[in-house]
Amino acid sequence: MGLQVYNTLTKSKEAFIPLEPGKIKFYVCGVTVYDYCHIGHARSAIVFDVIYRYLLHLGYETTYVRNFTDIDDKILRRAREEGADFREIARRYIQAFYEDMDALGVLRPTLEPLATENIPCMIEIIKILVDKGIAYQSGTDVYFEVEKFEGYGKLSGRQLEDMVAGARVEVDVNKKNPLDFVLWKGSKPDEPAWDSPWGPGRPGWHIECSAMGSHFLGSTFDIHGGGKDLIFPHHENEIAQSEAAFGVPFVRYWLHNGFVNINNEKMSKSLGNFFTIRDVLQHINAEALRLFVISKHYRSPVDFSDEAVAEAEKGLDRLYGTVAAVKERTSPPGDTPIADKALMEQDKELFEEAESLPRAFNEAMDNDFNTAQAIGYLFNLQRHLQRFMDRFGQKKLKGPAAALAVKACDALTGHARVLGLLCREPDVYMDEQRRLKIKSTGLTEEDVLRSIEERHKARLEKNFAEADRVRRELEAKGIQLEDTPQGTRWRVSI
RNA sequence: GGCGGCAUACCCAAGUGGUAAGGGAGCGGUCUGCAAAACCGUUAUUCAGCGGUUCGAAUCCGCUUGCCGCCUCCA
Repeated sequence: MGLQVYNTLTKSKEAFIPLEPGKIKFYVCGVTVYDYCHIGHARSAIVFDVIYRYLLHLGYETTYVRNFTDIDDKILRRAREEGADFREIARRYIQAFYEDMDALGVLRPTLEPLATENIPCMIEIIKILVDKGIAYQSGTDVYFEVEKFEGYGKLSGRQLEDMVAGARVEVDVNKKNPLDFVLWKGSKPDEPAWDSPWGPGRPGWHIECSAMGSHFLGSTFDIHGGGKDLIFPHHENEIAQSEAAFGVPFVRYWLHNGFVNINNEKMSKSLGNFFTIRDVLQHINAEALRLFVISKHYRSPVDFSDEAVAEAEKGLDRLYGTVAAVKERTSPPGDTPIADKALMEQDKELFEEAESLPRAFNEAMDNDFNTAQAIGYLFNLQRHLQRFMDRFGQKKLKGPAAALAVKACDALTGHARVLGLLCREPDVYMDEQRRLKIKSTGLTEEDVLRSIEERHKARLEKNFAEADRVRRELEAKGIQLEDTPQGTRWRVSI
């Protein structure tokens, strides 16, 4: 069947066929760097990160561009408030953005251009539009005249007349039509400015993506992504500018992710109901957040709460637990490969489950990136694998049994990683979890280890009453002990 | 006012015409000195409601109800 994607432009699922076989040109709208990113930005970043990873997994040579809007009214306002240079504000929040993205395990795109470094391309496009008579200068600004572009409204599915009739369009004396949008904005004396044929100024917001997209990916490219809220007016305007200027289709497939909600309402700056990524990661594991985000289809809204993420986290613990069990109880595979037949004789069902995962996984992902279904398959394999391991009690696995467990585990982690999950060693993950959560118990790692040692001594003396007292004492504080052949482990259970 | 989306078990969530994936929680069991984890079993004759199309519908069509989003900066 091949990859099918839902295209906002056609409002239907379509077979994905890249312009150039084997290669994909992929653009996602980045952030305006004037503040810390919130969970909504995290969702968008994670969703497109998974899409990027999957395209790479399919073997496409993918050029992924994500811009930074580093000149904009909000940045200037922030700079004014702080008495800082706008470049300083941008630099600070770009830095913060990278910290957040790295924490979330989001891969770096191929290119991350800055708006301020690509102003000549923007001026070029505006010039073309002015020369064609599609853009006009009014005062110190240059506007795009929406009525000169026939297809205006095709992405967002609205008619010009309907929008003009809408009550919320601001009237501006400089504009011929209230929906005309600014391409070039003349600067006030104290504002940063770039020279242009229309006088000193700065670019409008929409023009930067048109310019950087076409500059780095070509005048037509394959995929353009962003949040649903960018459909109108941002992406609608991008299409208008680019297609009016270049006379070719701008983007073949438009992908838009749904919002993050809080109590069933959109998370947004204006509503004030947002959480920043860095705040949330103080008490939530980044990988659990990722699993939470991608356990729902990317186009649907998702309701964020600590409880909901905690549920995802339990599942993630289980996946890592099985990976840990396989690592501990199998030796690295020997040089002599073991025949499939011998593996199958160990556990036909597990063997088949591991063998069929690649196909099932790809089928799910090919269906407009159905991560929820793909994750379902991962859990199925985990359960079969753990069941197989449990058959051996606490013993180490040898020969074909070990080989089968390793095979299944490799299939599990290999596919999880396409989703950006199970990317770390299980003990690193579990250690991270302990460190993250112990803060809420009021104890330190040393406290816990001391108690465990105490209990260990009691157990050696068969003083189980004392051992259980220590266990209950720790449990009351949220520390759960687990006795294993390798010793006593602990984790924070609240 | 215009445009669009959603409604599946206690909660989250796949499913897009062939007889309800998966996760969390609960209950029962196995294992364990006791636990925990894990595993096994169990929890929707039914998919907001009402009609229709069909041999067959959660899936298609119509209507009704409820919730949400966009039309303004916004992932």
